[in-house]
Amino acid sequence: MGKRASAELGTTRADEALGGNGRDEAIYRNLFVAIVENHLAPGTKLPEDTLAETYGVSRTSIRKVLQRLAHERLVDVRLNRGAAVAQPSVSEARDIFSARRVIECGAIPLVVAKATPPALEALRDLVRREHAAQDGGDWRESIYLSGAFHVELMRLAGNETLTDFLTQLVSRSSLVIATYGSPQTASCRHSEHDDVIEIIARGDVEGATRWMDRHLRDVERTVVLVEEEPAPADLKKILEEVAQRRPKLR
Amino acid sequence: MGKRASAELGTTRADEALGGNGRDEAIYRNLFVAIVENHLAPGTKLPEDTLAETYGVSRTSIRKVLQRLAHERLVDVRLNRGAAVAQPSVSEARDIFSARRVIECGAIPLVVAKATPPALEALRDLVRREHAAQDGGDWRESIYLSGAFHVELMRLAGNETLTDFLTQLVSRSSLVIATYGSPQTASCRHSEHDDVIEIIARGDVEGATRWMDRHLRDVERTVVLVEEEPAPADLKKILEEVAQRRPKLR
DNA sequence: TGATATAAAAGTGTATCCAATAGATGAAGT
DNA sequence: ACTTCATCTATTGGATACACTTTTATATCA
Repeated sequence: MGKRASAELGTTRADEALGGNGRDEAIYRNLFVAIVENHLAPGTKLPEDTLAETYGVSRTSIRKVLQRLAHERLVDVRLNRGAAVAQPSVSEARDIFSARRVIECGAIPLVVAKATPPALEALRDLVRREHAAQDGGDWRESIYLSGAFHVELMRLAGNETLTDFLTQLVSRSSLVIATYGSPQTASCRHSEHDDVIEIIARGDVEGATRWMDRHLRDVERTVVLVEEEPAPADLKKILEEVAQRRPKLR
Repeated sequence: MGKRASAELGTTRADEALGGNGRDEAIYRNLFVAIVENHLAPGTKLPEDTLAETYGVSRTSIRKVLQRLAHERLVDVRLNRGAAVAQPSVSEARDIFSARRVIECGAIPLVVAKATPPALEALRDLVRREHAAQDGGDWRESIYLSGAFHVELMRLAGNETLTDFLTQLVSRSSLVIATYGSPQTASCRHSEHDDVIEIIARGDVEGATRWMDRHLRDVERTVVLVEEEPAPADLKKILEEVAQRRPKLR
């Protein structure tokens, strides 16, 4: 596992407001990383007993963690059916990227206004690590750092609330990529992160905004958002219609 | 209580993903409204036992609801100290309004693109109800509907994720207003909601964006965001410093 | 009287227990 | 062989019990 002390994707301000103790936090973090790095595929069931045994705690604690992940939309919890790694629908996926465009582009003026040379240097370092992971073929680390870059860039705006929102959107993006895209396509393309740092460094708000919009559309394009499959209820209806047109087989 | 079936502030998509049953949902909703409408002042303690008795359920259910409210930043939960209605700090308050400007202005193009005549008519109706509440002196209902207007406007964009984010921001805004502003100032001013509907109706993206930015700055200005009081630790230090300058009294 | 230490009370954190539900398995009937 | 119904099992939802922490109240001493 690579060091990532300076870019903890998913550690939001809510951690404090939520009053979680250290143990819950560790469990949460472990699950969070497992989901975001796609060790757990979308749809994977997360039975409370199993997790409780795994972490050596009671189901009570597990349920709290699952509730939190559910609220962040990383897991789906259905009544009396337990939790599973979320499978974003196509429209949800579109919403996520659309929301990212609104928020990340909209925050660019704030980022440019508050960016300092040392902060930008930290970002360059992050991109270096991203490239290293890419070159080393560690696509999990690569995708993680790619997301962390966006979050850290947003953090420059100095707005905790927006940073928290984006953290959620970025982690959900990982789920979208896991569901609808092949991992390598997603991580290869955008080694363009260097560019935006320099655009920001020279204070070009317009340019940075355009860059971000284009970049996010590119990322979205790397996943295949095919139309949603028809609801299973329709299946029966369709078969009945077909049966009516061809009353007897042959 | 006025009818508000067509504008349920705070009913987000997460309600389903969270797998809440009807009873929890009712408890959540009751607390949510109590906080947002300022029946419960910021800082009010929310003991689990009391709530459990109030709603006739066990602490287990109450805890789940409080966790959810904590995640939405409407209550603060501190380890071993229980939950209390959140008291947004000044910097938090600024973040909230800044985030609203980014999101609400950024979504205007989407809103304008998707706004249909019947949808706009529903918004006009909402504004009528807002005015009625204002004229009737029901400032709670008025402030509620004012928030609902922003959420319903956003809903036109057809992006569940953005709508959920804004729902949270709007309800937190109510807390900010409760903490730093006087209720009547906040509700009086913006009867301007009519204007933006017409701007949107004629497809003026630029104008609507400018309107929204100005409007949100106006709202923010109705609350007095004085600088945060120094941490209590500093108090001691300050007194010591003073004592050193004036070794003896008189 | 005021401060500090101690003890009681109140309230939260976690584990465990029981009830309720969904999904699976199997039997019976068509 | 396929459907339908009933039962059985695995898993979740909710309540209770107990341990631990914080806060309040009381008592002791300077």
